[in-house]
Amino acid sequence: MALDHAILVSLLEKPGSGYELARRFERSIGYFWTATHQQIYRVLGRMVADGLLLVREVEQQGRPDKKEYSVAGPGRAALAAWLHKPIEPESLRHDLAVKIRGAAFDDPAALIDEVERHRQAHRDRLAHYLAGELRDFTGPDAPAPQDAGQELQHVVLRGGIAYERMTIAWLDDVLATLHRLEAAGPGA
Amino acid sequence: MALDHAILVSLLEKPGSGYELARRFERSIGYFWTATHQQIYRVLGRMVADGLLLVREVEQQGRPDKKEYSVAGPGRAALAAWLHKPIEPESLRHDLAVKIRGAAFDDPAALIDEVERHRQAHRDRLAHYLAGELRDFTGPDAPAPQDAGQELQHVVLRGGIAYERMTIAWLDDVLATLHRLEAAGPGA
DNA sequence: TCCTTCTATGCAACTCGTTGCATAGACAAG
DNA sequence: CTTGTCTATGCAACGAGTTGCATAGAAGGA
Repeated sequence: MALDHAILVSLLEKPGSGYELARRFERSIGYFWTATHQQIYRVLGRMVADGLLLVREVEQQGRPDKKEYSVAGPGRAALAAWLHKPIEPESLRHDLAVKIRGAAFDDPAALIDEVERHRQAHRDRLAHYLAGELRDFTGPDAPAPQDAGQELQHVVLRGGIAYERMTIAWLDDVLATLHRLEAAGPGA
Repeated sequence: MALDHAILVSLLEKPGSGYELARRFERSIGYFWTATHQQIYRVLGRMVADGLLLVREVEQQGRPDKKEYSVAGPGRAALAAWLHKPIEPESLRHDLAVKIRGAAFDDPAALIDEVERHRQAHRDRLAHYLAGELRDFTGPDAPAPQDAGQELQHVVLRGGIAYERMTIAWLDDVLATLHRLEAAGPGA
């Protein structure tokens, strides 16, 4: 249950509501983990019941009240325990790769539009990451690196950037292959 | 339910038993999709019930009998339908990245061993992929590329190779960052 | 003979994750 | 004053995926 741990990390970086967490999971944390708001609310409830988190009702002006969550002592201990326990290297789940191999039993050229769409999505994500890097780490207005947290956030972001660049290059390779197969003749 | 489609592709490439599929999912198909044997058996049963697959009892010598599955007409149609339907670009689930950000609230240097272990696992996987590429595609004994299926399998494998290379380089970056933080002094 | 390993299949229980739906306060535009 | 959008929270149902357990044939070694 790594979502628990992702929530603990995010709340240690900054306490917030379920709604705010859901938005973070679309952004920075979402570089390497995704979660819907329903899932987040459910897990938050369970973690409070288990004593890992604290809740505080916060009245707001101009918007509905919210519940602000923060990490309790046992939550921090649970995170530390997880950090010291080895985990398995993750394995990929890449639908598009399944499609590419499946295309051998259909029309490979019909996949070109789909692959180009994915390529564009990865280009957009890369641009978004690079803008975030400039804003938070390498740009003129970025805060000077002072604490370990910032260094670590940056190296994770660099991982996201490297992943997107690699994926775009691979999709170019895929497109070249599909075009070659198309030129060689459908049904060859 | 992309496991269904991964199974259809694998069985179109070559019919086989649940056990054989489980082993393929630890190898070639497993480059981009994973599944345990329990999940595979369950899905196979459902797909036969839905008329997507055919089963055939096969008696064997020197080992227990098996059930060989192959793709039925409706299965092929279902795969074609999925191939023509756009899918969402996938998002990552990277536990190690969560740990790296979480290390800011613990001892970053304590993560070094774990990261090195992952790096080694990725080096092993890369070596395995490269050996497979040499054997099946680029080596002197590899069959000449004749059909689209081989080209497509190769481009997917190249994706796996690119992913492992990128990951190893990133983990080197992570290790350098962790060492730098360690040198800067614990608790800085 | 017993133990282990490999092949081969499967059930049951559980947790994780997704989808659809529902509610509600605050504000802005038409 | 209705509609739409953004903030904010949540339930219910379902499907996907994991974990633990169980069985059994065949082979080889201690």
